[in-house]
Amino acid sequence: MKSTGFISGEQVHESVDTDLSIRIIAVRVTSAREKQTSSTSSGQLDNMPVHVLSEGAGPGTQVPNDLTRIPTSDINPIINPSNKAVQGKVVRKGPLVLAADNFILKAVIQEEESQTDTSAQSASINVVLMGTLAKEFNLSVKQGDVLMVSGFTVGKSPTANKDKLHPWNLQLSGDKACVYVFSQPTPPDPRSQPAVKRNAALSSQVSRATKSPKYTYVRLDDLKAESVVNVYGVVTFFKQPYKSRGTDFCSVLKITDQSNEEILCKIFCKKLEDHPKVLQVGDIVRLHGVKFHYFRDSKELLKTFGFSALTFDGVVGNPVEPRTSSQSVHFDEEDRRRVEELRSWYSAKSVLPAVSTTPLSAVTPKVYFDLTCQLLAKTFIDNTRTLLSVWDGTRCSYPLAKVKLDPDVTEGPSSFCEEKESLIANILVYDNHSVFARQLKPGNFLRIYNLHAVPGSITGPGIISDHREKEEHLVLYLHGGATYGRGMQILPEDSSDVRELKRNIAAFQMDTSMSDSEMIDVWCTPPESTVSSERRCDHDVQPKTLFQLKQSKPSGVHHVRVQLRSYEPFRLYQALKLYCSKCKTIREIPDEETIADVFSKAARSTQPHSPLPFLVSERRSFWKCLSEYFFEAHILTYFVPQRLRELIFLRGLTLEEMCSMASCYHNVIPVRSSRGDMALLDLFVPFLFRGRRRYYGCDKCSEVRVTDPCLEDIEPIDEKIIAKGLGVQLMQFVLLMKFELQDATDSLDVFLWRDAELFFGVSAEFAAVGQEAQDRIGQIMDFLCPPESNPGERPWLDLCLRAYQSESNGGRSQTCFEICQTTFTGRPSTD
DNA sequence: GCTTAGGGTTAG
Repeated sequence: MKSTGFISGEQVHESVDTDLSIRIIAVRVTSAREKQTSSTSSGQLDNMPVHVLSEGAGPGTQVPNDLTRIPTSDINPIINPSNKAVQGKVVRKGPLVLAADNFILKAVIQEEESQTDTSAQSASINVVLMGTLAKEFNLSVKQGDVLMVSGFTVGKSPTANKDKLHPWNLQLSGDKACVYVFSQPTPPDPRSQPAVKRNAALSSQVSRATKSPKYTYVRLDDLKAESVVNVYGVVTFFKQPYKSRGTDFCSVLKITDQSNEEILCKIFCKKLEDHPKVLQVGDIVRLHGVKFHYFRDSKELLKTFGFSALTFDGVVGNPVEPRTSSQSVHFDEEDRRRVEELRSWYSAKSVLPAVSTTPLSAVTPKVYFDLTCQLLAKTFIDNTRTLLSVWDGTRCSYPLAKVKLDPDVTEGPSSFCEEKESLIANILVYDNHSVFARQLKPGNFLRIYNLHAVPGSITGPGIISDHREKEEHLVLYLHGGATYGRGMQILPEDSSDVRELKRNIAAFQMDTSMSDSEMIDVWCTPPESTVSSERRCDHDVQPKTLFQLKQSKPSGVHHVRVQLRSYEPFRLYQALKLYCSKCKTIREIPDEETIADVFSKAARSTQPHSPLPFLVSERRSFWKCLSEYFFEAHILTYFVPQRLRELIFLRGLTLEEMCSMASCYHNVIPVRSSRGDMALLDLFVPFLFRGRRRYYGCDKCSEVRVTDPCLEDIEPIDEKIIAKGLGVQLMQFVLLMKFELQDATDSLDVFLWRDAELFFGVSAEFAAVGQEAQDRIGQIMDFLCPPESNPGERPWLDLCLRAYQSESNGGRSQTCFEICQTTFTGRPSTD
């Protein structure tokens, strides 16, 4: 059944969801069962190249007896590999690649600690699978699985120098090659659970692991030399990625976890975006594919083959959103739990709060500090120096060095109003940082690490020092190099630090006479071309930031330019409601099952009722709709027997039959017997069907009377006329949604309902029955709030908001906002 | 393909 209406949508959605999950499980179950059967019942393994052995069973079962297991350290090209097998855990599974008409898949397996000397480089070995085996492997094996391979040949590993793994690899192709998989995920932290409980934990892990790849993470005190692992940790020190003398960027982090081990991680990646996006000490990183080893007796983790990184804010209570440039990230509830555990562990442990940047107001001479700020202007001085003019909305208690900027070599304004000028700090950035500064644009939000506040003055070409008393002023330096994590970073627009910074700046703006335009021009106004809605009102009010709006005890109308951060309900059919304009009540549309139930009960009641004089009772064959189904209908016909002028009162039909009739006859009114009289059904269900449209009455405001509504002279007959004739207070269809808006300064929940039709350009009534209208709303919401998008990159909206007072549950009055007189204008994406 | 760096202040 295709989803045809918001009303029936819930049911449809659920059945789709259910079907989907059953299908996924069914495929898994079937394939697992088939494989188990084939590997156990015949006594001999069939010719399937990848065998999944019973899940949770220990390694060593169901593998042919004639295979001899050998340690990876024994692998070399001289051994005779026939009847030999190698066992290990899959620590990396590469993609299935089609090369020269043949499928290839590379994986790395690692021997488990009990079976080998893990300090050897040879503990992890590359496995190269070809042909059907590669395809089978891709489908049946996931990272973390333990497997045994046989029928391999030994080749030279071309990547041994790079990945520091086993110098030889195992090549699997042809009839003899075989992979036995022991699907055996490891619990997240085995030591936290008593051994006897492991089986139970394992079985739940197995059931979850069937849905998505599962990674295992090693605690930092449990690392084995030369092992390639995945780890979680809290960052205790970091250097921003910087250009190494080699070919890559290098970033250095020190991480810790509940074991209190502190380990240095070195990450070399050519692309900046592949580095962990650490913003401050206390951030949490998840590193995949790092190799543990010792360097001069110190423990180190080194980026290796299969490396990837996620970074999380470390503040307890903040949203757990991974920072990454990767398009496909495996991130599940267990990851969320790990992040939250590390956050609370670290916050309980550390004396200082995780946030460590210093506002300008707290800067004193000679200190080194980190600063979160906004770049206002950038001045090129010479090959080694760039001057950055920044602010953070606070005033330094020591006088800052002032300069006059040469407009010819300055990007951004070269002068500012006096109020603003008094907050601006000028920073000299040197060498590598001066090179980095080339990419900065005025307006960028920056975090600058290890700034140095030094008494003095600023001189140089393009700069005119603005004062004589050198020693009394502070100059901020970002010295060259990367020691102490020195460097800077552009902060993402939607980060909590940037929001806070913007609030500080906005608060300063409100306290002074600074014009809105000067401020907003820098950091609030997105390009005109990205604005996707238009105000249709004629209010003459200046746009405000959300922060200003919330501060100002608002009433009346306000204009804002905002982005959509989230919305409710996510399932759009739930946005459709019924509204009574008389008693102002909004109620839910009952679901299809509930309506059908009311009709079935009414249909089963067979009590007769006295005939109503204005109705012609007929026994008709409604063959068109119910295929030769004879039943009594009570028909009120005006003038000539013309279908459109008939009201058909039907008793004893199920909802399905009623819909079928309504598809052929206009104005179908369901009725029942009530104490010997004909009456309408409960007003909870539709009182009128007109084609696919259903109409509801307000049970509080209706005074129902089944009499002749006297519609002879009325043209055309519509639902309003019929409702009036029956004494029914007609309810309107309305769309009711809650939008969470955001701008540079804050976020705000607002409602969209009375003007929702204007906003979406569709009628709610049409949306109740028309797929087209629903699709349009869905497309608009997807356009404004794409499911996978970064909130900062979403389209902007010019909105007119009306503030009003509403009583909360506790009886207290609260300010609410409603979007009004605004139309969506952006073009929904059609691809 | 291999190296890079391997935390621990510029000296403007």
